[in-house]
Amino acid sequence: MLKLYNDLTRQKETFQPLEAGRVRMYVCGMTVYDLCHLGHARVMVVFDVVYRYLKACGFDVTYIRNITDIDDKIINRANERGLPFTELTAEFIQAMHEDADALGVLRPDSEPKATEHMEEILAMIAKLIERGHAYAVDNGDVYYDVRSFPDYGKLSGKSIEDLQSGARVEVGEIKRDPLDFALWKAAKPEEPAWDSPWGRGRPGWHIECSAMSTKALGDTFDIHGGGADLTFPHHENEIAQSEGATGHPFVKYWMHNGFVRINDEKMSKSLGNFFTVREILERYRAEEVRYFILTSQYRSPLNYDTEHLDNARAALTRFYTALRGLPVADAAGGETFESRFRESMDDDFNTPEALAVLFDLTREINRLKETDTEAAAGLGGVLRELGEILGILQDDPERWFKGSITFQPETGHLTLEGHVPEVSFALSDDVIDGLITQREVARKSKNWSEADRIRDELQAAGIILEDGPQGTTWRRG
RNA sequence: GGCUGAGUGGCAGAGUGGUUAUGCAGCGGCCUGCAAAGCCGUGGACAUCGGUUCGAUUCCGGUCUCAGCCUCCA
Repeated sequence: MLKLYNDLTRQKETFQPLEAGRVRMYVCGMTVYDLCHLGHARVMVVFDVVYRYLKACGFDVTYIRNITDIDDKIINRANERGLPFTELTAEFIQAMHEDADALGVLRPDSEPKATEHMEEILAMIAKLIERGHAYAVDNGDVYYDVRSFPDYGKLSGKSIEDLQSGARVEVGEIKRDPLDFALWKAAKPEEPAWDSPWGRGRPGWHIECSAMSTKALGDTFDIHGGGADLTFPHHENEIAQSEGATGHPFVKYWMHNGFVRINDEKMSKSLGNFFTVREILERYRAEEVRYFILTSQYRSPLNYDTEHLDNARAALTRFYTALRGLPVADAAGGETFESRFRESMDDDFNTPEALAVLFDLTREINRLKETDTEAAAGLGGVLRELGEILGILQDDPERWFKGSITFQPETGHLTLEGHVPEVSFALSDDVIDGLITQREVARKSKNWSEADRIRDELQAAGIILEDGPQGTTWRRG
């Protein structure tokens, strides 16, 4: 029985979807004006695991993750680069998909864009005005009247009074209350704009998510997710908008993932202390990044440190080592591991605990490997099956350890697919196999110094040899 | 200042009112020509002060520290 922590009630609750067997979930995605950083990667991976697990539990899941493709930052960035904003967003949408695909993140069922939902956005704003929750001002802006919504603050645990004491009052304020937020912004000359009953303009940030989620999933749906920084004001405002417009409860379960930190400080664009997914993928495999994200529970902070990525590499090496040389077989004989894994995931997606189960399973595989290959292979199947729910361990072990080298004529370089460059580039497979053969000859004649010399030479090039009963295997370390 | 959340062994990170997390690192052993990998064993922890309790790292309260939100942010 799945339990999840609901940010709305601040409690762990037994998950009961609105409609039996069916789950509708919406996650706030990217604003596409720049490359994804690790923080974005975490949202994508965390909710990808939620999506995968809900499906593995047998639910029919509809997963929506929006794309914000019009806002101030996009306009500014497009101006800086002298591009139409649509060209800029197209570029970064593609980059986002490449990053997500690399990280093994399944595509959501739909990725709605703000610019393609103007009709729904305008309709919702009109509805809010009609129901007395919003007002237009002379300059063409439309604002949400926070005072008109008594539940305002229920998600973030703030009261309007608390917020007001800390609110900044802008110069030349035209809002009725400093907390009121824009639903529609009148366009300045030269800015992208859409026609509306209040004049040409563009939507505020919050309204798009209310409009798109409601359109795709209905007035009320099961799960709404996003990064913890969206709790206030973004998600608070979404509730005010959607419930104000429809008169129905908006979302049953709210889930927010914790931040990625660097030196115990939030990683963010504004602080400038971020690493893009691409930068990290130059040094680490995508699966290592994904594993690293799963080593902490999704609500906890995740501290970025190359030591932790190295740790992820060691852990995955352990799993793949167990799988290496095992016949591929269907899952068999791992019922206790499967149920323990499920229990962990049922407990608010406790991936660290689920990974611990995978380690115990791995130990069992290693124990059985030499004595009962068939049983070990069945457990190997279990390991892959459970790994798939987390989006890991789906690679061929040989490929994982050796990578596959290809020569790129245009650059004149060797690239090692799925693996890290640096030392691993030094030798090709043929050369390595040749040296291993030479070493075998030396070993047969008990010429240990020569054998060790070859092993050291390979080690210096990043190749680790392992002598086993079936002969010598190697891997790129 | 207000509102959230957190403080666990060398590092990371779960969990529990009394009993082994797990991974990496360390130590001892097995295996190995030696290694590596693997297996077996092992040391080391629950910020602090009170309270509840037969017993608290786990529940309650105070203190300290940290992070986040209150302004765009995943």
